[in-house]
Amino acid sequence: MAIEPEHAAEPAALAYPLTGRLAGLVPLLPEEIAALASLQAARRPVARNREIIRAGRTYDGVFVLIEGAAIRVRVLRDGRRQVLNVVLPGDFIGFPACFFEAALYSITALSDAIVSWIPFASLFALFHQHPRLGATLFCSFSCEAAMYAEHLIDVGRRSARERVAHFLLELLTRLQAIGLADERSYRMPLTQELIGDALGLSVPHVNRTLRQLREDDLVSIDGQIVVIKDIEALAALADFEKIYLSRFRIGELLA
Amino acid sequence: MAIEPEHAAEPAALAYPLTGRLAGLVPLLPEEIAALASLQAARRPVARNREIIRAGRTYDGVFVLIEGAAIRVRVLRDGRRQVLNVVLPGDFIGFPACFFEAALYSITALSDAIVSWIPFASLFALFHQHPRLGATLFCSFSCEAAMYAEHLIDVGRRSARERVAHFLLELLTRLQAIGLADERSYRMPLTQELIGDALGLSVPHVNRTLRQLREDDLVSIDGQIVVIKDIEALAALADFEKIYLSRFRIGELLA
DNA sequence: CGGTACATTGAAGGGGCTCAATCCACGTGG
DNA sequence: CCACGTGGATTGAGCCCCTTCAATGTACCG
Repeated sequence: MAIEPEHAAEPAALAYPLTGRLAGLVPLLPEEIAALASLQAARRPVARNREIIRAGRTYDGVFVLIEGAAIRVRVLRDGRRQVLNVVLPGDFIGFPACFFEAALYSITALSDAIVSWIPFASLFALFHQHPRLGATLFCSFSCEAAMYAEHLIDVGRRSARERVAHFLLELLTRLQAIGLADERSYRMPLTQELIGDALGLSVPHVNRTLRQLREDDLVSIDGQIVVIKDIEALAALADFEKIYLSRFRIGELLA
Repeated sequence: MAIEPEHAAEPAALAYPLTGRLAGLVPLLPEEIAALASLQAARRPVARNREIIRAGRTYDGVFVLIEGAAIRVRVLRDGRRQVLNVVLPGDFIGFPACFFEAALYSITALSDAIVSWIPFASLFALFHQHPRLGATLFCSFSCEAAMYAEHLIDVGRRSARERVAHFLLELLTRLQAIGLADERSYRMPLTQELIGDALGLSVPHVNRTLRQLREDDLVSIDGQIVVIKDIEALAALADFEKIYLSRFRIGELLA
């Protein structure tokens, strides 16, 4: 996913997406910013469709996604696939993989991407030397857990329309938070097949559902560009509450 | 859920389930054990069906479940319910709730239970004074994230039979790890209605599916007592790999 | 002994799947 | 420059898994 000019954020956040992410939660001290910047220093490109983490292998550290997009995937024996979540710039890659003898899931780049490698020892040192950052990272993981939970509600208890609507809105909100979406539109990093694998739907049904949303004038889709035409209505349909993606109080807890 | 004599573990693990949990991951130092014990000191009973965490409220700390069982639940506006996970002794209650202005989900006790309260400040201090414990807690959260992921696969891509089979095996494995299940049997803490809400199935279908598994001689169910009669076959059916509940290498990483 | 909570079973209907064909944009090589 | 291959989107027909609705059974409890 190339970054479109109209979707670009301030350069600083793009250069160090993890720093930008955490700075949105707590005011950071200069030395904390420096420590985070050095964590994101060692960079490596990953080509589209390549695995960043391969299920079954052992890892002694984690990655931070700097640029691009990726998905965490589990493939069952008979070929059924489940997309567990979508990884965007500033997200960690490799939790919980690094704690297991064998990584449980693969992480695949959806586009040409850039990651930075963080050995576990560095991360542990960061927690030791900058406990506030450790707590803030913890908070940011909690947000990830909340996304899993919301995803579970999607797949467990919502209709296809509601699932797709919720998915589109979650992506909008997350991309906005990192400056990769404007008020109502963004580039969809997943194909319909992957959307289906994320939401537990078949490709034809994802397609039909998207068409319905288009016919109801709730969204418009042209190629990869998604425009949410009626955010209120779509949010009502999906029972979407963006609080699980914001409204943190880690700053208050650390004060 | 009363603890049956034949299901009881060593007293120490039952008295301080969190300590037992972490000691299973890393050898603990005496001062670390003491720190954990003091965390689990302030106890409070919770009656069956009472909420331990109420969605919408604000919390300045977390709980550890000492005894009993609980579920994390989200109720949609129209009454549909999703059970997000099952909380067993030694598990934290209140992540990620304490990081949000308003708790996202309710936690309800399934049986008379005992919890211990940990103010966020104490937890933060623990991370600061015992970084190894912090890392180990982190590892234990990663296991929780893996359970969410596996739950997502259940609901997204597995048939009713596979879901129920997987659910039964996960519960067996988790209860064994804390000494509340023997080789092949345990007390089911959930009603069929709640199993349905966990797996995205209707009550009648949960019932029929359980009957099928019984007819195929894979399990036997008498009241709340579940006996897995053929673990191999059930695991094959469910594509169940218990590695996501064990096989941690945090000890190695901290060495 | 009536009430409540939970398990069980049946009948009918629907939401989403499977299978299959078609279309379209794009890149690549002859 | 066009033929061809490929990845992805789109649409239709038939069917099945699971839901909904409803009734019944059963254990426990005040």
